[in-house]
Amino acid sequence: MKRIADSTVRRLSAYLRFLEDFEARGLATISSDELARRGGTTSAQVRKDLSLFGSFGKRGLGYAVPELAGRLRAILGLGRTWQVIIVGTGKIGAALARHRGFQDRGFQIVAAYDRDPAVLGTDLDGVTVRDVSHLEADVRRRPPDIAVLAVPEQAAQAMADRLVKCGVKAILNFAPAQLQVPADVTVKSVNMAMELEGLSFALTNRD
Amino acid sequence: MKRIADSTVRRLSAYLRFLEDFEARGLATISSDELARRGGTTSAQVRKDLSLFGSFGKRGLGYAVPELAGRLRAILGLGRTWQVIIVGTGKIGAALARHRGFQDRGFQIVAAYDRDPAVLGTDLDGVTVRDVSHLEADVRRRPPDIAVLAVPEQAAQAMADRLVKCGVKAILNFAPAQLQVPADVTVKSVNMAMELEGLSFALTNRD
DNA sequence: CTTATCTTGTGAATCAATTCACAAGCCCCG
DNA sequence: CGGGGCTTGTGAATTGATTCACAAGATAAG
Repeated sequence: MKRIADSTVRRLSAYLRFLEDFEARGLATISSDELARRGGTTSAQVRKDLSLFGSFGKRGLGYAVPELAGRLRAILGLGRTWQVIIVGTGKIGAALARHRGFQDRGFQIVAAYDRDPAVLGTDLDGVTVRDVSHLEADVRRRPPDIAVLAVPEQAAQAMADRLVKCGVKAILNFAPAQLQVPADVTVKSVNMAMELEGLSFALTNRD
Repeated sequence: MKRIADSTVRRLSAYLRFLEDFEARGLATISSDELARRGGTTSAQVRKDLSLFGSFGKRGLGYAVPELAGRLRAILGLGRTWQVIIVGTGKIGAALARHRGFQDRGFQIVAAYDRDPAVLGTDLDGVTVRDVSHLEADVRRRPPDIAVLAVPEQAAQAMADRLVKCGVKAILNFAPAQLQVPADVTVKSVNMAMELEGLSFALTNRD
């Protein structure tokens, strides 16, 4: 398949969210124009994005809401559940583990690890925090699809290396660090510090 | 000033982080090539990014680490402290309020709001959770620079409207929603759901 | 002082993403 | 069943970002 840009995938994800909203409100069809308005983009962009995967609309009418939602779920791989482990159960990691809404979209948290003896054994909504020394054995026995990395900055790269070494192919990184991983491993980073600095820049450099 | 792309600002933010690391290790100069390797980009990219703001390097030698770090701090607006309020003190909001590392980079949390009577009055590392009905009056009296929006998805747009109405010009949004705001308000979104779906897509569509 | 070696800063070229613009398809109404 | 009003899907054009490639400045050594 042709390489799909990251920005495209993000938009697809947004479209799906809007469609679910429209679906809940009982609308049967939607035009690229409405989808665009909701997503802060243009109708041409919406159509171009969708056309990368097929022709889902009806000319003169728009897109059937439930059908398009289904197509997008299939494209994004949301038709199944993904097993997720959380590494690092500090403030952020623990908040994530408890976060409803991952579960709801098919991301099932199956294990959580930390290094601090004080938190081992803590229950995070059904998942017990285990010592990170068990990580490799656990992962080899029941390989998770995705690892959420929520350890301190200084530990992030070393932990990423451990995850890669035992076969993890997808990492969601919350540490403000640029992780180096092999090409067959996908990393997405959520970097609050970077976003805040983006705001700081915008506030500083307004005309 | 010429419009600076979002992706550029993110890279500048990353470069600064690397420079701080190099500074701590006592290195005096650094080349665009090393900076690039660390940031997963190219040396031409690094030089292009920096050249948008001036000529900070020495040919044949590279960049003086402390000087460039200072320049980047100035460009990003990190030479001052920014007053931040947190709206919504659920799991994520509370974790953010307690998060060291914002404070450390000059983002000072001055207030936190919630709607749930059960959490009002709670202390989050020195900040007391107030009822969100006080928001407008508080903001008008002591306008914050940035508002962190960590309320549930359904409440996000309405709360963004309230923030905009009382003059907030920068919002860091944690709700998985595309906020509609006037052009003079800057919004950055941290969207974990979207990143997870990006991983799901990558895992689903590998060759 | 001259030469060899680096590394910057930047136009030009390339590559990628977005927008334009319009033929083609579909629905509805008379 | 034909015409008017919409909206898609998509090549072509445009805009934007990244990479190339090299002249020019800096240092160090002889």
